[in-house]
Amino acid sequence: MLTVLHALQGQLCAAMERAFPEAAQQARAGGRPLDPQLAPASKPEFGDFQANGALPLAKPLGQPPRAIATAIVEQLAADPAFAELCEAPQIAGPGFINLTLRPERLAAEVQARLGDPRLGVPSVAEAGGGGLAPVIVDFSSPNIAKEMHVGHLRSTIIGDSLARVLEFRGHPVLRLNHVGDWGTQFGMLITHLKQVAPEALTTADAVDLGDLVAFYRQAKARFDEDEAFQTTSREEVVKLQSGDPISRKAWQLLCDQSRREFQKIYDRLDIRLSERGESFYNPYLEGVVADLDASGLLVTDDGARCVFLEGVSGKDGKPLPVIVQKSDGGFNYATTDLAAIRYRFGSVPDGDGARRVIYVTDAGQANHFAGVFQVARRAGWIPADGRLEHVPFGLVQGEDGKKLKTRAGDTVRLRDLLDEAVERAEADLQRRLAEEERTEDQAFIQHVATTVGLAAVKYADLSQNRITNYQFSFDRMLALQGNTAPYLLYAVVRIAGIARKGGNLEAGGSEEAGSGAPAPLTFTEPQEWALVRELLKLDGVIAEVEEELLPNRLCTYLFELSQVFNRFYDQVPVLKAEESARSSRLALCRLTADTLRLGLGLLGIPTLERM
RNA sequence: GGGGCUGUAGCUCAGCCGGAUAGAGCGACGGUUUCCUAAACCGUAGGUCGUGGGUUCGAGUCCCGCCAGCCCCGCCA
Repeated sequence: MLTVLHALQGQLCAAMERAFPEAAQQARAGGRPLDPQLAPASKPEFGDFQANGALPLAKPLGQPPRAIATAIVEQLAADPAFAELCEAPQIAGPGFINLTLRPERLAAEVQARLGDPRLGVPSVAEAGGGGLAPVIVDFSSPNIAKEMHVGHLRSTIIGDSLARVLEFRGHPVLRLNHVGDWGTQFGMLITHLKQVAPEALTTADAVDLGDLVAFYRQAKARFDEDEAFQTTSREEVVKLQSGDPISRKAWQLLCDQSRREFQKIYDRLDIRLSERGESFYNPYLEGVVADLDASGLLVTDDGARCVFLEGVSGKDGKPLPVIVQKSDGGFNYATTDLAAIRYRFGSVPDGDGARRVIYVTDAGQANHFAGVFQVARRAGWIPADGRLEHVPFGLVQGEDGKKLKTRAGDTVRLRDLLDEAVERAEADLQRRLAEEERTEDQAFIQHVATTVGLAAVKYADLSQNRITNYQFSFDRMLALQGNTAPYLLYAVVRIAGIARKGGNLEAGGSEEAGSGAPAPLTFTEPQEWALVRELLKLDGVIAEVEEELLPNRLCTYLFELSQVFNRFYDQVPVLKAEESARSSRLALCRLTADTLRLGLGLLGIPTLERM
C-alpha cells in the first residue's frame, strides 16, 4: 500500500496547492511546504487514510478548519486519478479528511500480491541496480572461553532478525560476530592455565569448556587481587599480540574450542554469522592512534593517550576522555572499536565500504558507543552518507524483576534455557495429545516441540520493544493464547488444515481449471475486508522495521493479522462457501499464510503444517 | 556529582510525523462447538498515561523542573 500512499500524498499536495496557492507559495518560501499530514487511519471507521493538514492552516488563513478541509476536498474531487483510487472523502470532527479506498482497488492490490513472491515489498536491488553498499550488522559477540548466556540471546536474536529484514529488502548484509578473542582477558587466562592446566595450551580439548569457564573465573579473581599475576598477564598479552608462536598456538586452541560450542547454538537457532573477532583489528590499532594524532585529537593525560569528548563532562566538569592507548602502551576495547569503524566504512581493498553500520548490544554500552562514534566522526572516518547506529536493548530479567539467574544464583546458560523451552513445549504437546486422544509419532512430537519451544523464546524477545528491560517467563512465552509464537503458528496451521481438507490454495484467485484469466476476487463480508486491509499493510511495516530497527513492530503486525484471520476463520466459512465466494476466500487464506510465513521467517521462526 | 534509559489497567506490554472516545494479551466474570485444529471466537469489568509547569487549534507523545527504578562514568569489555 506504500505506492497508494505515495500517490495520495502527491494528489493531496496538488489539491492543497490549487485550493490555497498563495499560502502554498509562502510556505515553500519559508522552507516548510504545506503538509497534508497523510497517515493511515487511526481507526477502521475512519476509512483507510486520514489527512489532518487542514487544522494547522486555520490560524494562518484565518478560516475555520472545516472550511479549509472542504476546499481541499473540492480540489481532490476534481482530480480523476484520485477519484479512481478513493471514494468521496469525508470531513469529520474538527476538520480531518477521511479517505476510503475503492473496493475494486483493494481487490486489485490483493490480486497483485497473489502472484508476487515478495508480497508487494519492493527490493532496493531492483530499484537501485547493482553496486549497493553493504550494510553491516554487528551482533551476538560472545567471549572466547566463556559460555553463551541469556545476555547474548537478545543480541543474537534481534541482530539476526534485523539482518534478515535488511537482506529481504535487497541490501548486501555483512553479519559480523565481533567475538571477544583478544586483550587482557587472554593474558589472564593463559597465565593461569600455564600454572594449573598447561596441557590445555598445547593439546586440543584437553580440558572441557565447563572447566575452561571455571579457570577463566579463577584467573579473573587472581587478576583482581594479585599484582604479580597482573604483571605476568600483561606481559602475556604483549607476547600474544606480537605473535609469539607458543602464545598464538594456545590462543588458537582456546578459540577453536569455544567456536565449536558457539556454533552448536547458532545451528540450533538457525543463525548465520561471519566471525571477525577483536583480533582481526590488531594490525590496525597503531594506525588508528596515528590517525587520531595526525588529526590533532589526541591528548596525553596521566600517561594515557586519549581523545576528550565534546559535550560530555564527567566529575568536576572536566570533559570525559576516550582512552585509546593505555599508559603501558597497550590498546583497549575503544581502540578496537574505532579500528572496526574505520575499517567498515573504509573503501574496499582495505575496508568493507559499508554505508550503514549497526551495533546490536545492551543499553549499558550506550555511553561507550556514543563516545567512540563521536571520535570516529571527528576523525573523519564516517562518510557524509554513512549511518552509524547503536541498537541498544534492555536487560533480561527474571519474573522477580531482577537479573535472570538460576535457582543456585548462577548465570543461566543459553544452552540450558533453550533445552528447557523445548522440554516445556513437549510437555504441553503431550498433555494436549492426551486430552484430544490424538496419537502422533515421536518424530512429529520432537519436531513440533523443538519448533514451538525455540520459536517461543525468539518471539517473546522480539515482540517487545527492545529498549526496555525484558521479563523472561516460560509460562507467558509458551502460552497458547495472546501475542505469542504458538498463537501465530496456530493460525498458519489452521490454513494448512483448509488446504488439506480440499481447499486448493495454489490455484490463485480461481479454482476453475482451464480458465486462463483468474476469476475476479469478490468480497462481501466485513471480516473479509478487514483481512484484506490487514494483508496490505505488510510493505509499510517492513519499511518501518528497516528504518527504525524495531522488530517488535513486525511482531505486532503479525499478531494483529493473526487475530483478524482468526475472526474471519471463525465467522466466515471457506470450504463450505458458495463457489464465487469460496475461491476469493481461499485466495485470502493463501495470502495470509504466505504473509505469516514470510513475516515469521524474517523473525527467524519457521512455521508448521500441523501442531 | 555527571550522563543514559525507563515509569501507561491487578500483571506483562503496545502506542508510528503531536490528531478524533488511550489499545492488546494475561488474570477476573459471562457466553459460543452438527461446521475448515475451541491452541479459537464473542462480550463485561478494569486508566489522574509517575508528578508539576510550559509550547499549541490539539500532548501518553515535544520542552523544562521534580520524584522513583535500573544502568554507565580513565587506562576490563
